Parts: sequence; C-alpha cells; structure tokens
Amino acid sequence: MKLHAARPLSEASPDCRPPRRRRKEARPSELTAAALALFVEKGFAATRLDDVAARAGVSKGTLYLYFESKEALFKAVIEEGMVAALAAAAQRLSDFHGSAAELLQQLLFGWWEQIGQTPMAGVTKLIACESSNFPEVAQYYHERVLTRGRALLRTTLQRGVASGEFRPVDIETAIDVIMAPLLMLAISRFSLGFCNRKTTPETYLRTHFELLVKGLRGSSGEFVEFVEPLTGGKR
Amino acid sequence: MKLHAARPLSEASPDCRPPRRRRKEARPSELTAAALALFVEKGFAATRLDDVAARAGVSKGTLYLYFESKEALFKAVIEEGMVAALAAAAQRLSDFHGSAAELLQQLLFGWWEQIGQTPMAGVTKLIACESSNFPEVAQYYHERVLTRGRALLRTTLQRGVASGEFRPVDIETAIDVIMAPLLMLAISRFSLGFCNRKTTPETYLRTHFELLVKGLRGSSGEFVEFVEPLTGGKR
DNA sequence: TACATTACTGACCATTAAGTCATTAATGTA
DNA sequence: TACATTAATGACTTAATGGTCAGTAATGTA
Repeated sequence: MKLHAARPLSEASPDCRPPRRRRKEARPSELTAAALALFVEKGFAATRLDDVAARAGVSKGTLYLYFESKEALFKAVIEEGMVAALAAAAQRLSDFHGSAAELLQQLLFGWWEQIGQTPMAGVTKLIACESSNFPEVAQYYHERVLTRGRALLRTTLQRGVASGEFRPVDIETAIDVIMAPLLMLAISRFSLGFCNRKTTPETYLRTHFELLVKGLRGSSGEFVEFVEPLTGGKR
Repeated sequence: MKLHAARPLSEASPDCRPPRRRRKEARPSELTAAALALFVEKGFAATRLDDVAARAGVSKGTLYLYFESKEALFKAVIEEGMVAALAAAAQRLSDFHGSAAELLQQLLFGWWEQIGQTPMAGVTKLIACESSNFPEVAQYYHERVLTRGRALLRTTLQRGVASGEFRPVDIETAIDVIMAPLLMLAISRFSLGFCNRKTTPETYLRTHFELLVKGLRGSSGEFVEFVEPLTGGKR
C-alpha cells in the first residue's frame, strides 16, 4: 500500500490554500449549481467531476459524499431545476383574470422572468442535448415540465377561442408553435451558433407576442392562400 | 515488441467475417454519415470511434486513414452537412415570383423538404449541443448557414412590407421568431424530451405559416394592448 | 485541554477510449 | 502466376477520468 506524499498539507506557503470549512447543508446545492453550469457549457460526457468539484470549491471526494455517481449528479441537477420550474409555473397558474391575450402575455414574460432568464434555462438545453443518453430523465421532464406548460397555454387558448377573442385554431399544434421560440431562446442563451446579439430577449418576446395575438385573432374569415407544398422533386 | 495473436484471421469459421473490400472513394461519406448519426444520438464526447467505424462497416484504423482525429471527423460532418444545406438554400434563393406569403410558404416547406426532413437536420442539434466545445465551428455555422437563411427571410419580409402585404414589423427580430419553430422542429426530431407525437411536421409547419401570415398582415392599425411586463418581484 | 465525531481531502486504482503501427490481403499489372 | 501497391485491420500504447478510501482536520462537547 502506498503512503501519502510527505507533505501533510500544513507547510510551504501557509495561507496559499484556503482553510477547510465544514458546511454540510450548503454543499449539495452548490455542487448542483456548479454541475449545471458545466454540463450546460460542455455537455455531460465532456464535463470532468474534478472541474465540478473545483468550481464548487471542494474536492472530488466531497462530491462523492453527496452524490452516488456522475449520473446521480446529473439527475439531481435536472430534478432541482424542475422543482423551481414547477413552483414558478404553479404560481403563474394562479387565478389570473383578464383577456386571453393578457394571460398569454403574462405566460410568455413570466416564463422569461422566472425561468428563461435564470440559470435554470440551462435545463432546457441539457434535455435537448442529453435526452437520448437519459431517456428516463427526458420522459420525466416531458411529463412534469412540458406537459404543465402546455396545459397553461391550452387553457389560455381555449378561453380565447371560446370567448371569440381568438379564431378557432388547432390548439395542440398552436401550443407547440408558441413554445418553440421560448425553448430556442433558452437554448440560444448557451449556444454560440444561434445567439443573435442584435435582439434583446424582451424585444424578441414582444415581437413573438404581437405576431401571435394578431395571428390568433386573424380577421375572421380572412383567407390565407395555401398552395399544396411540393413534396419530393425539386422546383 | 509484442506480436499479433496466433490466429491470422483466416481460419475458424470461414465465412463468418465478411471479406475485406477496398472502396477508397466511398469511405469518407460513409464515415461522416455514421458519425453524424452517432454524434446526434449520443453527443460528440460520448460517441466512441470504434462505434462510428463499426457502423460504417470498417475498423477504427480505417477511420484514421481518412480523418486526422476525432475533432477533424466532427468538422467534416458539419462541413458536409452544410454543403448540402447551402445548395438547398441557393436553389430556393432562385428567382421565385409570387406574393410574399407564397414565398414565405415556399421557404418554410422547402426547408422541411430539403433540410429538416433529412439526416442533415441533425447538424442543427449538433451545433446547439457542441457550440461551446467548438466555437470556430459554431461561428462558421452561424455565418454560413444561419446568416443565409436569415437573408432569405429578410428579403421576403422586406418585399411584403414594401408592397403593403405585410404591416411594418421589426424585421430582424421577426426573422428570429420565424426561424425558432424550424430549429426546434429539427432539434426535437432527435430529442425525446421535446417530441410531441400528436402533431405531424406538416401540420406544425402549416399552423406556423398561418399564424405568421395573419400575424404579419394584422388588420393594419389594429390595437394589441401591451401591459408593461412586471419585471423582478412576483405578482 | 482532551477527546470523539465526521466533513473533507487527494493520492491512488481501474477502466475506458483516442490514437498508432506492424501486419494482412485485395486489387492491378506484367 | 509472380509481384507491387496500398486499403484495411486490430492489438497495443497512452492519456484521461470516474470512482475509492486511508488519512486529516474542523467542530462540538465535557
């Protein structure tokens, strides 16, 4: 059995190494926060646990005191992110009264304030990138987060259509189309390939909102010509 | 120096191993196709070159005959995907005449036919996931693919606004909002976390198109109330 | 101050996978 | 058939990192 190195930590430059601190309560969330940032930046596989630990200011051994494995850490990151997401969603679910358009606006900007803007938006990118490596986690996210977000939009659209404020639309499909710019906004916050520095998130969301409201109202009976798209051959 | 195993490949079950074939021309594209599929499924770091080679029906050594390194293979995958993307875009760029709405429809569905539907859509997901690991590649993609896609949409919107077919809008921001559902469609093809089996891509694109056209026309002068979104505190 | 407890550490081990290269065999040519 | 060329192979080397654990020191208690 090999022994430890001769230097028992307490010598050489004295105050070079910060003193050890025992903070059992704070470690887990600090570790998941560090892990979220690195997973989002580099991807799960390319993130080294040494780096996660270093970013949280502890050693790798400490990380393993709180998480069974790298995969367990990943799941904890997602789970923690979703707790906050669900809380935010539930809050917005509260009985808001107003026009469907106003409710829609509250949903879009509330999402930005409480999710899109925060580090939690990284969870969206993580799911996009790692879903096939963690099918259970992806399914969990789909059921617990997306489905609830869809429910909020569904209620809004149904109310708008019922009251005549919105024209009749394919609600389930419209939900997908409405969510896409939000998801892309979350993803592009962490992806150089998509980020467009010319537009602020607020302007982006406002443009999205205005297009939506006008698009959902539509002058009823207005005609949108729709040529059957050419499938297959070119031209 | 250690010698190879005693069995010189040609014994035991004779036809169990498919015979070696020399196909210098076909290898590179077969390898990049295999790599694209696996990179998209597992991510760059989690993909093993042994698996890429196996999927292409060759050994890892062969892979290194054609690509300097794993990173070079990644870049070749993106590059190859973009060649096709640019060709498709250029084709659609061709002098199409018709209303701005018709042109917009051609762009959306043409994108689906020639990119979104094909394995090349995986490049979109790759860029989203790996852009911080390969900043140069992300930048290249941004300049060569997104910028050209944006240019096509810009021309369309400008024409629509100039002719009065569309109301005046913040064109640069509208471009982002219009592209987001396409990018999400590409990404969700490979991400269990987002895929919604209830909607076909065609229905999705048609709903997006109809919302857009009505949203861009808007009854000019129509009022969309916009409450200043509450920033910061809750309620 | 002496002692017990335990959060924390970091050297180490084991495994995995990128990258190498001596060898093999498919193919063309005389 | 003999030979030259080179595409293809896969065992090996090496570097990196997930995971372990004997040991260290911070903190509470008497």
